[in-house]
Amino acid sequence: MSLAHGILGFLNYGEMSGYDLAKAFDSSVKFFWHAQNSQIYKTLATLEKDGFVTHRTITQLDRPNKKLYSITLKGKEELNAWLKATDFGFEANKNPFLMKLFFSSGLDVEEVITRLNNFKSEFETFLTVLGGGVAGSITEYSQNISDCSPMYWQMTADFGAMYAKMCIDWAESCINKLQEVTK
Amino acid sequence: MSLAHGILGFLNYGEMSGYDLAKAFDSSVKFFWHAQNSQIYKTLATLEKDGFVTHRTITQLDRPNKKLYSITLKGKEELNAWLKATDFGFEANKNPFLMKLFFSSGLDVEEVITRLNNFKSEFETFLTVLGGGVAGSITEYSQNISDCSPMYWQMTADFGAMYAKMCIDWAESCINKLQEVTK
DNA sequence: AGGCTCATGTAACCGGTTACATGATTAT
DNA sequence: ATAATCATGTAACCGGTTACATGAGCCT
Repeated sequence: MSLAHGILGFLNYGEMSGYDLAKAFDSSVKFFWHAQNSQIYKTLATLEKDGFVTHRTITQLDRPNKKLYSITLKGKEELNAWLKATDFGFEANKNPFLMKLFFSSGLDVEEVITRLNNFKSEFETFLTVLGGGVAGSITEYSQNISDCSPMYWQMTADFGAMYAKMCIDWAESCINKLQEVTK
Repeated sequence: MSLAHGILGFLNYGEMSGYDLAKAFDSSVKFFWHAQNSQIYKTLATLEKDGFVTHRTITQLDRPNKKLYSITLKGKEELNAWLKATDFGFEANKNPFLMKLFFSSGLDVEEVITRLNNFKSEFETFLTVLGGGVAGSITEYSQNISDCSPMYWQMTADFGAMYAKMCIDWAESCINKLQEVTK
């Protein structure tokens, strides 16, 4: 249960609907924790069943009704236990791109170079997105926050930027090596 | 099906048992694609059912009997199709450490610093493992290989090293920021 | 007219994890 | 003695993905 903790983390800032949560995930943690809306609704249901959240229904005239979820005391305890628990940074990394590269000897070198170029430009795009959308979200949400949350948000964004730059550098060095092979 | 493709990739080098595959995963791709032996055996069964691999049983006197799996023509086609298919580098990243950091405003700053230090030293350990075990595996396996596979293996190892260094740098910069806050 | 935003979900599936189970041989 | 190596799996579970389903209001 890890999306569950993310949801508790967001609800700890205040009431939110499933739709709000989907947007929040999308505009902030998406790049290190993507969540489908279907999964969010499902997880909210189990969180409620387990007593970590409750909801009240808001009837709206011009829009569909919505359910605003809030975190319970039990939920806050769970969130805190999770935050305090030690865990490992280097766990369970699955990188399909590296997996494929590892076995790429059967491909033409040109094909691998193309793949690496695509990889590189993906991260270049990501860097511009991060500089725009995510940075914007952080300043936007920061206005309603009195604690040091924005600092931690910024750290995760910094991680994203450093990771992207590292990937770009790595892809370039790989491309250079492969171009020497073809000579 | 992604472990399946990794298994096909390994079997493309030659016959292997489930046990061999588990060792191969462990000594090479583990850091970007961890695989449990239970999952390997299960996946081998479905791969065989689908006609991508076959096996022959080797009866051994001093050791348990074993099943040596080999890739079929259909399996090679599948492997090749997978290798040629375009995919995305920045997909489906789940980073529990960043997730927790994102919501860490409820923790004492000292606790977060400790967490970051743990994170950092994990990657320092990883760097030494990579310099030892993985580098050793690459040179070891390279002897039986005539194509350019070892170059690609090295590229994935390089990625691991660059990633680890990036993580260490990032963690240090975070720790510095947090130490200024406590002053 | 067409697409986006708001808003909620269900159903089937699947890849992967955790825990369990067995047992001989070999090296320290 | 004890632990590691070799060797194979099963069963239950669970988190997450894909695809599907609905529908009003608003903006261009």
